[in-house]
Amino acid sequence: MKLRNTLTRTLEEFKPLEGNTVRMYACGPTVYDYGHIGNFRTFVSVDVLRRYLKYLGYQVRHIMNITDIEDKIIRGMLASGKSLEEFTEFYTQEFLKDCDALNIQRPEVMPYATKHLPQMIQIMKRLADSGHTYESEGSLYYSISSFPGYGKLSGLKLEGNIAGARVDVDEYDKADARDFVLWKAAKEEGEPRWPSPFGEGRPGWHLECSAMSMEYLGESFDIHCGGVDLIFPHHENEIAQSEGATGKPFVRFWVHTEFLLVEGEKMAKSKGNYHTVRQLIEQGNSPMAIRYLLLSVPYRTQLNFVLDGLRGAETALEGLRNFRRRVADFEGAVGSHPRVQEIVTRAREGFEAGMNDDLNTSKALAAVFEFRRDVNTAMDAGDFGGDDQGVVLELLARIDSVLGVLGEEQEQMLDPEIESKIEERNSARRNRNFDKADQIRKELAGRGIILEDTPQGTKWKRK
RNA sequence: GGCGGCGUAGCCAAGUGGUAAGGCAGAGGUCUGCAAAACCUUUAUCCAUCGGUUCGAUUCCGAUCGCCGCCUCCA
Repeated sequence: MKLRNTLTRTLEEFKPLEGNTVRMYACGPTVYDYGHIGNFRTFVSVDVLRRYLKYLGYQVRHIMNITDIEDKIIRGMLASGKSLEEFTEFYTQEFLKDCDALNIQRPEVMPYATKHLPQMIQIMKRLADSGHTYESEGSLYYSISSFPGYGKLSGLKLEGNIAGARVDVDEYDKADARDFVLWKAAKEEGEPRWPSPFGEGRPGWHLECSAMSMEYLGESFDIHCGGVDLIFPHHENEIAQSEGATGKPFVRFWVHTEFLLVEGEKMAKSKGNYHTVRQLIEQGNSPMAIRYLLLSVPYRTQLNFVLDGLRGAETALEGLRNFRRRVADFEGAVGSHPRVQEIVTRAREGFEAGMNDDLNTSKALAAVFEFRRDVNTAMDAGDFGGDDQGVVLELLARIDSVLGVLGEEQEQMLDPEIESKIEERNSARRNRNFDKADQIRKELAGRGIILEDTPQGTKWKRK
């Protein structure tokens, strides 16, 4: 598989550093509010990467942190009157509910920042010992001029024109406008605080991710994911901290998900185009359609989220589920047809070629839809046998182990009342009493039961 | 001001130096008592605009217009 690497700005063949295990880290949520679809575009894309690595046969050790201490959290906590833990735990659980709804697999470890103070202090000590830090008014800062590689990820140069634009940088007591805080001194009453060799305070945001990623993945690991907006300064600072402390390369592949637009515009609460996952679900959209839409565009390009597209996604998914059902319901002679074997091979290769190309999900999905069309055509032509059924279903399941959009096959529930209605209708049909038959069908439709007359008899499903 | 990305049919979009994947929507057809499902056909002489390079450009280069992002918290 090839992945585009933000660090090198090129497409590179991916192989794990050690053995068969991929060690990856993704920046998780800051838990002070419900997540919006922009957040979840990133989380879904990370999930697709994770699932595809597993599809390829790798073991995946995936860490996603929960940032549960940060300025916005403190503000929210104080406003809510809850304790820090009560406040953050609420939004953490809500976040996990949204993840479940979108069929996002749980990472192997989801560490909380506030549970990793010792690891953060350890990094600060190492940085202080090696001359990367300075103190000012009780806070500890990282001096970016002490790290020659600073800017290698974002491409921003130290002598950029940022400093001039910020005249009042002095109020931060930084030696350089882009120096960043490792440890913030506690100032106001009621602020959460922890003891440290640098005084009472709390960790800076960037430090959390360096500490937790290295705690669970080692000082050098394979992949680090996040949204493009985290490239600078967050990820740039993580590199400076981690490599400054260890002297080793921190991350091999940086994988960044592009932004999501809504109706062609940046999503913003003030624009009224701000959508949380739960809102969209409450408005009647299925979580799977949301997931499908979010992953249908390659993660490296901006995605224009359009509400009409959500309905289209719903229809597209229903089509794929109908296809699965049709194949699953096949009853015919055993045997396999070369034509189907070719179709299956071509579909698998097409899907993998798309995914191997930096997770080009658009290309991969095109292969899936061609798969559906070709199998349907073969079935219509009678070129399909009982042995083909399993092969087709197996590939479909394997593909969906990556996409995660089809869901479980709904068992045809036996409902005596519906069965008797169907029998009543079929009896009417045999007597060519179509008015009555249509009336029964209409009645069931009103209750959300869709009837389909097939050569194998009448089938029904819930809308 | 500095840096970067994008502009492909009604909508979402892939893609390539040799003549445009896929999905949704639309149209016609096969099947059906009618539907549904499924399948087939069809919908961009053209890829923002204008120049240039080339035998040939949507694809490379330049300019223009428009949109988006980073440079400050942010997926």
